[in-house]
Amino acid sequence: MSEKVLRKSLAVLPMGTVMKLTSLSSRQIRYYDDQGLVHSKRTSGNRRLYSLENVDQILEIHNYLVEGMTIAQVKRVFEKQRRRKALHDSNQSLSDEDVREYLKDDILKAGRLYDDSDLKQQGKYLK
DNA sequence: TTTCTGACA
DNA sequence: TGTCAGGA
Repeated sequence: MSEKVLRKSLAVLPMGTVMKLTSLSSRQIRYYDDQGLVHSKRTSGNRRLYSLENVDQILEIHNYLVEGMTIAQVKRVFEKQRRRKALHDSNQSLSDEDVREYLKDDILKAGRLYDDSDLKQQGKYLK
């Protein structure tokens, strides 16, 4: 693992910092955390600590939710990403099922981009 | 002061 | 999701 990835994985950001970085409420961040969508660490005093990688994930989760996905669906998307990465890391060949999953992801992504512009037209985007 | 959990609206 | 309580 490169040093760069290592730094991004370092959990050193407290709740207040993540709130500013994501412009989300602590309530929302804790909710994603409780749902197991992000894996924060804890200090000896039970305070949550997040990494820059976590911040990216949180923003991604929120985008999915804004686009109308449910928590369960976001979980599935993350699961696929995890499997995809594990597959890449182990450098295995692709099974037919893997190929189908890839295609499914691409279709989902295409649909997401379409919905994106749709939402923008409706003025639903705050940023 | 900041963050935590649980609970209610 | 916002917000309040009560504690660390």
